[in-house]
Amino acid sequence: MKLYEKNVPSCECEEIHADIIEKKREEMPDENTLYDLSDFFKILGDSTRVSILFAIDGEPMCVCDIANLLGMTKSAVSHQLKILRHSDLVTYRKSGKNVFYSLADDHVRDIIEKALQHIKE
Amino acid sequence: MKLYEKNVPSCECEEIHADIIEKKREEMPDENTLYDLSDFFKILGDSTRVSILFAIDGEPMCVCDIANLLGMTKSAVSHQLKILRHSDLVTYRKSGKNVFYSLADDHVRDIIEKALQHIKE
DNA sequence: ACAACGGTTGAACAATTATTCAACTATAAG
DNA sequence: CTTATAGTTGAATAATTGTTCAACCGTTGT
Repeated sequence: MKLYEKNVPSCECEEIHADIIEKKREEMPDENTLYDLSDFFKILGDSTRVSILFAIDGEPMCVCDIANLLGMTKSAVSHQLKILRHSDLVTYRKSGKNVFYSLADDHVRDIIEKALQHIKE
Repeated sequence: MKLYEKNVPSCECEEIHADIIEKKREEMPDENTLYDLSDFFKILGDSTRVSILFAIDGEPMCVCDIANLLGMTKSAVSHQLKILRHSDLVTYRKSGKNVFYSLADDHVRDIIEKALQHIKE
């Protein structure tokens, strides 16, 4: 998908405010930033993944315990952990047969906290 | 989908750390909060919607102008605006044949700002 | 009243994606 | 070495969802 390019796709109506459009076009973040941003939110846009992040907040947890806590199979949890790993939202530490996951970052906690505030209104 | 219920779905392995699971279960936000939270992020997890939010930041824009700016049909934009309206992220003002949309909230701007910081690293 | 344009809407289609299932790897214990 | 358990993975399935298309509504101007 191509975003806000000049002289392309276009809606069927006339440009009513060409000056505003031009001004906005200059102010918009570049295309890649918008994709990165929405991709980041997409990761948090799944209740399983958000639940996992809350679960491993504070004390690390192994896959099996997370699965038990959330009432899911370890396979399903592992798939989601893989996504969280690849977006650098979690880290892990191997210990014997177990793999303990923890939050990678305090930023994420902050963002989720702000979103929680926003929701409770 | 049911989240972290007791004695339900379950992974196939034994509870290795029953005490930790129990402690975490008490600390977890309630189920509905988790759904609300991930639903909120789901809204922001689409590049079209994020682009629209940036577009109408500062100065309100009508549907047609947004469509032109983003290189999309007004139908596609209108569909996304409907979603943003129902999540109370935007408000609108009718003016003749035009409908001008603007950000409903400063919270959203903050959250997006924080996420932008997180990404640029 | 009628035509024109901005905007909305519902159905259809295509693409994305979360979970299940089965097979597999790796570590630990007997 | 063999067995059992924790975790990962790929393919398949089902569900969700963004865009297109066509029809429609509401306001404006003639």
